[in-house]
Amino acid sequence: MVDTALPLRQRARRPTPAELDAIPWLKLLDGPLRERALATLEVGDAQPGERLCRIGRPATFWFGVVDGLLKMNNDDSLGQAVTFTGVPPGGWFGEGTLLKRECYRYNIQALRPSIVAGLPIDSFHVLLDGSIAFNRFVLDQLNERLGQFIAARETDRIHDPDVRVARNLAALFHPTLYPGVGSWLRITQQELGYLVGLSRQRVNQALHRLSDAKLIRIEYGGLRVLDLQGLRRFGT
DNA sequence: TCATTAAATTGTT
DNA sequence: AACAATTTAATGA
Repeated sequence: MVDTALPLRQRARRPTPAELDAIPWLKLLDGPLRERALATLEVGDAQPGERLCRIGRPATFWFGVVDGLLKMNNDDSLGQAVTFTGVPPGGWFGEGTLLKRECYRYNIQALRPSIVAGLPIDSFHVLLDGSIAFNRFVLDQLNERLGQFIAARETDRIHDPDVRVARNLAALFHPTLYPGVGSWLRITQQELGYLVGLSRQRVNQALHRLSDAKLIRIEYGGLRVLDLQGLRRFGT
């Protein structure tokens, strides 16, 4: 397993226009603040299994997913590994840690080859200080994530694998947290298995149940959500 | 552009 | 876990 303490520093690129387009909050900025963001944004590639940040490291970046899929989990060196959530394109995380200027409290690792953007902590605070719209974005982000974690606590108590898959999928399609995810989510059944904590076979079985219920459509290399509300309610 | 091959992903036991 | 079937991606004419 590759451990890169400062992945974006070492292999940083300038973001391409297409990559910038995948950063939702950039559209909220203009003038000098936008210039500041553009000047300090970095992007880098992450390979599957690669850790972007680890528990205990000083928080230096606000991270966002441009393409690919990441997962957020606790430390697996002691006890059971618990995946908190997956982070699809358009998702940004670490703002709570940056606000308090603390160390990361979770690991982030890539589930498949991904493109990750990073905004340095200094720029993050400059944007917070100067832009109401940016504050609003971060506030919504925090609020929605809080709700998601509360929902995740309930989901973890559920032992029915079909329901767990449905709830996790609904979380991945969250429109506020992950505006980059359309109705089409590119995730393999293997990746979903890692995320939910089930075998690929069981995920396959669950997906077919959800497909039979007309909630999703299974496609090669991913799936399409037909009924997000139905996914949230599935099994209740 | 098309045919062939390799790789990835899904479906099933 | 293993295997077959299917889809996509890569290659070269």
